[in-house]
Amino acid sequence: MPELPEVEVTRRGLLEPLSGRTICRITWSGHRLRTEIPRQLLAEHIAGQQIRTIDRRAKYLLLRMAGNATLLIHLGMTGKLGVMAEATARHKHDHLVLLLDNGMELRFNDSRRFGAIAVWPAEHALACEREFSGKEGLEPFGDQFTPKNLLRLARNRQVAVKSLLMNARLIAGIGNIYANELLFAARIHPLTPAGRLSARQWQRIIAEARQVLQTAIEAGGSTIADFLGASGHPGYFQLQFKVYGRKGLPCLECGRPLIKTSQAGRATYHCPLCQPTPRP
DNA sequence: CAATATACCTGGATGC
DNA sequence: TGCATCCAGGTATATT
Repeated sequence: MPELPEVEVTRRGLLEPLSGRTICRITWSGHRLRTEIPRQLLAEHIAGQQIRTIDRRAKYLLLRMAGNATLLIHLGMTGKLGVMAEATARHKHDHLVLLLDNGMELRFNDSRRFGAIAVWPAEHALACEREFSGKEGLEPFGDQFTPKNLLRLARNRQVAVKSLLMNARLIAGIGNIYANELLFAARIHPLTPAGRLSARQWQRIIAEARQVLQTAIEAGGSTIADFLGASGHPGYFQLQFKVYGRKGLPCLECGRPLIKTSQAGRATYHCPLCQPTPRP
């Protein structure tokens, strides 16, 4: 389940095998993803281009071409990127395959097809970048991720703090797993109305968000997957979650059984003692 | 406008 | 064993 750490681990894993490579041929499965795969734009603006570097914004990977075009990739729920020899057998759900100039292929595999592919032609690079970035929320490691800005975003809002943290238009990269984990780390109940949090509590959320995300990145992301970097070692290792998926198990801090609820249609975990219900 | 519900997908787990 | 049902969650869109 790729959230910010998994996307960042993927970015770092792909940097070495892809930088400087030229894309020789592009093939696709014929299936659409969350959006239609822009075959025409891929053929016109990405095929034949050399990959300069890879950036990340929110949960998106941005493959920057030497000619200034950009290939945007979103992993959705089940998307995986891998680099392997052209001769390696294709897998079911390999939806986009980029043949590189060294005989390797970058393959995008996505069983549920919640992922997305977009192309920014070089001549529209600035406008596309601005429009895209304007729709995405604050980066948790960015200098705009401050108590002041979060107080402003949450002002007069009744929405639960967990929902606000997961709102990609407001805050980038935090999905259901890390929202649960960081709220436990900050000792804040997921249902707390966002507008009621103090600057001090937001400061705590910011600090714990960065800590949890950074730890996950260093652990290699939290999803067990078959992504292999060029080095050949597995890209992901399971993170030891403190609350996510631990319904009924003892809280690692106080021993109380953890509680699972459903909030806005999402599995939500918290400790009844460490994260007390906000008073009405 | 704010908040919630639903659609998009497949595969794995569970129930009968 | 087979078949139905539910659940997982990122994001866009619809509804209340």
